[in-house]
Amino acid sequence: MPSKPLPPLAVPAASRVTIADVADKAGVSKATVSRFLNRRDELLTPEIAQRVETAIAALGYSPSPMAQALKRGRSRLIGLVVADVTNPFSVAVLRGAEKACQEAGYLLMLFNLGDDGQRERDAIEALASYQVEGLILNTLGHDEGAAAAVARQGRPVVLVDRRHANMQADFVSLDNAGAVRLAGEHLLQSGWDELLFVSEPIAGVSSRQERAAAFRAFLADQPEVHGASFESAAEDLGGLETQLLQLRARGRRPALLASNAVITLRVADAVARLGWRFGTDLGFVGIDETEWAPLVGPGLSTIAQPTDALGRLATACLLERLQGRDLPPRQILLPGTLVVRPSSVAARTLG
Amino acid sequence: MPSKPLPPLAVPAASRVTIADVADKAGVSKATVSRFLNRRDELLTPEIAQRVETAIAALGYSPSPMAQALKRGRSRLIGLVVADVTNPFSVAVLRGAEKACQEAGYLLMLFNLGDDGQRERDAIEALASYQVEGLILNTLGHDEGAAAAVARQGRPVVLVDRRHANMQADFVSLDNAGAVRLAGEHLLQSGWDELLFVSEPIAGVSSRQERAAAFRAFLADQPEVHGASFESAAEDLGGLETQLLQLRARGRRPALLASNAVITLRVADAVARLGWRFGTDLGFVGIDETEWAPLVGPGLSTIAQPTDALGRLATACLLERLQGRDLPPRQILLPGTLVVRPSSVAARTLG
DNA sequence: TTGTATGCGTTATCAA
DNA sequence: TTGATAACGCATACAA
Repeated sequence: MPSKPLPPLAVPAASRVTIADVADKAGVSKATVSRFLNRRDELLTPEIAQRVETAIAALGYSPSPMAQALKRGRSRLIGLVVADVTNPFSVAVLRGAEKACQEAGYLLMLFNLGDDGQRERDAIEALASYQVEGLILNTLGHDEGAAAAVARQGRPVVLVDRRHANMQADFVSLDNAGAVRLAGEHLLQSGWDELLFVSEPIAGVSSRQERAAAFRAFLADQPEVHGASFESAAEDLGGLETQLLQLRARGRRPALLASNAVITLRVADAVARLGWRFGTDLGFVGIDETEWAPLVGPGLSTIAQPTDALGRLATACLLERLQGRDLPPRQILLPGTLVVRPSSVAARTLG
Repeated sequence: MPSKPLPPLAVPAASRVTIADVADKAGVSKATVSRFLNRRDELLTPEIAQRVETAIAALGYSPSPMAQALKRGRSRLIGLVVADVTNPFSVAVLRGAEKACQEAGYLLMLFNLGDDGQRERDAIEALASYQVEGLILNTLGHDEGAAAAVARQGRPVVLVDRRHANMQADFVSLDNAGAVRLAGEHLLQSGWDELLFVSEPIAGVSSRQERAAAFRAFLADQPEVHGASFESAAEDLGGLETQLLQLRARGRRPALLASNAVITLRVADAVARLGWRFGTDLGFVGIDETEWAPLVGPGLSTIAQPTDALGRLATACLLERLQGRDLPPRQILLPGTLVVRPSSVAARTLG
């Protein structure tokens, strides 16, 4: 047991040191202190500046962002609305965004929808009430009120990964078309000749739509290749198994393209239940790189998203707008990177 | 192309509707509106209350939390400092905490250390400057200034998963001793007889210390069982392989207990490189349940942490303190759940 | 170049 | 029971 007494659980809230305290200590007015803080370049007698500076240091003063926000309407806060924090992609983006915010002296306010798309509007309004200067949205955009809520706030917004209908905003995302093409071409080059694209139920989610459309376009360019698409619902695991059996019945060298990590998990589960092996019985590439991809079966090939860059760019976009730049809405599409592992390459070897 | 004009990217900040507007519209004073909002139970003429209520509804008024915070020092904000948002455990806790906060009408302010333990103090101070009412810390506690910073703020703190020396606070965590015992007993009962406990470098992290100590205690209770511990550093993957080879040389039925998901990943990688199979060449249980545990090798046995409950309880503790309750620091230890998969049970079958 | 006074949106203290 | 009015901590127009 340590013998020295520990501090109490909550001391009487060591009343904040304010700008007035600094002014007193320096023997100047509050206005002078404020000027020293905000417009240091301007008009300031060196001697006074010195006095203020030492007073600030002595008192350990730092201005209250809340009071500043109240006064000038800017809060150094950025709101982040995430459809589901459990989603590794969302977390990766969050991480990138958070880093960029910190570097720029902003703090992130988080609102997690917990996959309840109807609360989007609540989220935006809650965040807005704290005067967030801008919003990063990684959500479905299914809440009717959301777009209106954003517009009402009149604050810049960046959409990540998912577009919203009716919302005029910057958009940062993986180049979905390119990613699907990259995966498809790699599978064909590796000797697989019958493709199945599996997605979560599209349900109006733009990234899912884009990936599915990209797959169709890819097939259209390769008339000699057979291909099909399937939307796998979480409740219907049997459906996926049926699709896999049909796929293998159709082609000698069937391969699967998973549209994201959730589907990859589901497919890996089905493949295990069927007793198949990736890379021999079934070729595989999945969008989304994960730490476990190398460890499932013989190792799963993936398309890695530049998640960190996505988060950073989303923040950068927002900060640019906050600087006052009035540009037309931008789209930033970043390429995915193919990570080749045995799940996609064994076929040729065996062929 | 949609033909209807979209709203501009940023409208001139539809100046907030304030309590004064409501007062005007209702033909009462601001004070009355404020009273209606805050002490509805008290003294209020029904007719006036009605007028205020309709005015609020008509204007869509909601009070500014910033102004409220400035005035009463309470912000409805809770600060969450996380050592590393990439860590699934942290995210799971975050999720639980975020849910509980929302239910209680609080918003979460996030600060991610990005595994830079030295920034803990910055984090606490940044959060405190926004008047967060309390702090949830899932950090190393290696930053000397941190405890002092917290004490200075005089706000309640809850520690999750990792204790801090010198910090008087509630503590919410997995029952590490119980979890390790549960895993160890399960391995022995399944017929494995030579155990290796693998942890990340202890480095003063309390949860790692506790798990390692629990393993030693477990061994002490079972004199007939051989066992060893190993701290696996990220830079030294070869070291882990060496340990595995030695383990298998020592015992006929060797099993490994991984202290968390990071180690599980590392072990799975090493096992793959060695060409071993979980459940036959090596028994395995890892602390931390993950979505991919069923898919690695034959399926990995785990001890699932009640992450959601941890997050919720951490928040609940904080909220209780905020209610003004002045209790001695509490410890809440939640049991882990054994999830049995083939990695730990095949031995007996084969025996 | 510095100080005074006002207001940001609330709540709280006092009178009325 | 309600209404002025003064803070909360800060930034700024204006006066000095």
